[in-house]
Amino acid sequence: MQKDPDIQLELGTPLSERMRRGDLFSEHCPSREVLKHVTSRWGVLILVALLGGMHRFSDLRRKVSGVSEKMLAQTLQCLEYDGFVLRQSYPVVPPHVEYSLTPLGMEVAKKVEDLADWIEGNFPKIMDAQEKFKEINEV
Amino acid sequence: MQKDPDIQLELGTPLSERMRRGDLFSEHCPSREVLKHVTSRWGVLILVALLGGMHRFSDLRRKVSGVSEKMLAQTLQCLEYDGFVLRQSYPVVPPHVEYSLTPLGMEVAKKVEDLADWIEGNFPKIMDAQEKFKEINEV
DNA sequence: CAGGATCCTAAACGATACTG
DNA sequence: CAGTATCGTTTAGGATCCTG
Repeated sequence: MQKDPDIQLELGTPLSERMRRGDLFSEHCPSREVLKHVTSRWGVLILVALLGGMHRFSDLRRKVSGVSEKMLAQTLQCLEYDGFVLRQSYPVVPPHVEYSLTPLGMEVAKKVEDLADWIEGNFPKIMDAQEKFKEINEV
Repeated sequence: MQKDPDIQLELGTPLSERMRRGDLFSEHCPSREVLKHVTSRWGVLILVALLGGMHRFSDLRRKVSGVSEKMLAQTLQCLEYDGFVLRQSYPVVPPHVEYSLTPLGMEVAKKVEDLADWIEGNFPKIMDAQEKFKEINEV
């Protein structure tokens, strides 16, 4: 679902292989792809943003500061492809498209938010550790 | 703590700015860096692997299949820098180095594992969604 | 064994311009 | 407005060789 040559759906991979789940550690585990989408630089932010409810394209662009149009579109497509995001476009002019989380998307998004919150909440501790590390290794 | 020119510690960034947390959405939010380490391709796998207890370098290399020596070393250093991983080296020959999670690391690792487990557990649903998507958009 | 140094490729990413 | 297309840059990542 991606014209960009880099993103491959691994459609060529035989189903038997793609079904071989159960071990994230094994190379070519198909869940790794989904994990990649979800934990990607912008995937995380977009999922958390959408937990706040429906957003239009430009809303997201503004909320997730730093994201380019290209990456926003691309990440949204990955998340839609995985069934996490619902895209509703209204045939009006100028175009009007609404993005929201599917029930499935809500669940992952919450997990992701959980992680993000933990990091933000423990950031002082982390910074302390970083400072210690720098002292010891005199970086 | 990384000689690789790409990984910058942003030491030049004023502390006042680095302390401005509370909003992951804002560009240059310092937590984004930590999030990047944790959610990186190999960071996720390594953290989950270490939940299983102490590992030596080559143990990890074998367990996390597909990781190169370079990336394993680099990711471990990032995680150690953030205070998530403890590195203990014994001055023997041949070298003997043990990696384990710090208490702080245990906490993130659990969050990460939670997410990974969710994805593995819901992978059938996700694949269904993907198939539907392909039908509709005739990919 | 545990990596560091070096070199290189491929993929991710960003900026800009353009379109229905 | 919501993208796509194109292009150029940067970064991630891998392969190989080397060392204490």
